[in-house]
Amino acid sequence: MGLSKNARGLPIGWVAERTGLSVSAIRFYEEEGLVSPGRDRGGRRVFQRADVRRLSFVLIAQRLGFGLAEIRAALDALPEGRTPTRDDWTRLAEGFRARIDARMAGLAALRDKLDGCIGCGCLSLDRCAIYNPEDTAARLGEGPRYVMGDSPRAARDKGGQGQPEGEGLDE
Amino acid sequence: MGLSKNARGLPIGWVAERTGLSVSAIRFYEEEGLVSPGRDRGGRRVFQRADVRRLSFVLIAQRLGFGLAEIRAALDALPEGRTPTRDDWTRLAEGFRARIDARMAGLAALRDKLDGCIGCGCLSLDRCAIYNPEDTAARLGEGPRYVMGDSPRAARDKGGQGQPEGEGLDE
DNA sequence: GTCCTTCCTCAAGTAAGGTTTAGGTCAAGG
DNA sequence: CCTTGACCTAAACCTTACTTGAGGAAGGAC
Repeated sequence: MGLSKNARGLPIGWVAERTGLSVSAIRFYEEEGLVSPGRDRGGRRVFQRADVRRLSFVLIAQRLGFGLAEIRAALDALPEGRTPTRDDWTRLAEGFRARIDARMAGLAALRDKLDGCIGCGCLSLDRCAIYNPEDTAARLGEGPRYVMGDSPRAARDKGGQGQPEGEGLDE
Repeated sequence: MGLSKNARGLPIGWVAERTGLSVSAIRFYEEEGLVSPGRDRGGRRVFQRADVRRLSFVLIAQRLGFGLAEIRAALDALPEGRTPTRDDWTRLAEGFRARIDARMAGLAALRDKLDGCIGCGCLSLDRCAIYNPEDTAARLGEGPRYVMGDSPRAARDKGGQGQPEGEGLDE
């Protein structure tokens, strides 16, 4: 059976069990350029141990909250043609460490603001520190804002009479 | 023009400028049950100030990393038929505070493990603390795992000869 | 009466990250 | 020889959170 590690290479099913990835996910990752297994004469994918390590890295990085594009970029930084060394992985890990710190700082800032808001109950678009669009740093996702650099605040300032007057719960 | 707050209700365009949401997003949120504006005789949506506050809450909760389904659930907890009070919002905010704390704890755990891994370079599926599937608590997203409770470790244990022997970089 | 703006609905498109399905190939075992 | 199990491709489908486009109607301004 093709299930075992043979001669020079691992079949996709083995890699799938090994990594916990589904076979379809591994094929998808190949399409996305995250791994590049060889092929045998029958056209079947042949993986090396280095590929398994790349896939492990993908799983880990995903758990850290990174998208496939970012992960691919990180993997592309690995020297081509040679098996990545411990130092290569360590460099990647340090990069991720920095990103995690940034994420945590953003969350901490958000939490502190939320603490300020608890008991205030304002939820005012003018006054709420959480909503305040200035601190881009704390942004977690993209959200439904106008994408084309067309700030609603800017847009509002040109339209005349509508100028709203504060929106707290306290009114 | 329909741009201003009139008699008893705000038009969608005003709400859009006010909240920074796009008109299409607001209509989408209505479909999703996040707001339920009334209609005038012409069939146009008529929003109240309470709707604007609901939408503000949606924006804030999204920044905190919650999905629309979770946000709808939170909003559904608001008493029907009456304008939400400061206490209502405060309860919601406290719930979010707890979720943020959980997220931060997860990230902190992950960061500590990553620190342990920097310099080790193993990226071993057997040994890497980051990859270790036991600590479900730190999970950030869903990932490409087998969904049907079909653990790869469990599956591996039944298949005979393939039993892999450790996958570190150090081999 | 006609124009412009804002509004309406419904359908389809987008991006990410995969899964599912349909149809086909290859090597080993009985 | 024929079946079985693992593998292959291509394309369709899924979810979330929206946007975009087509085609149309209401209502104030001139």
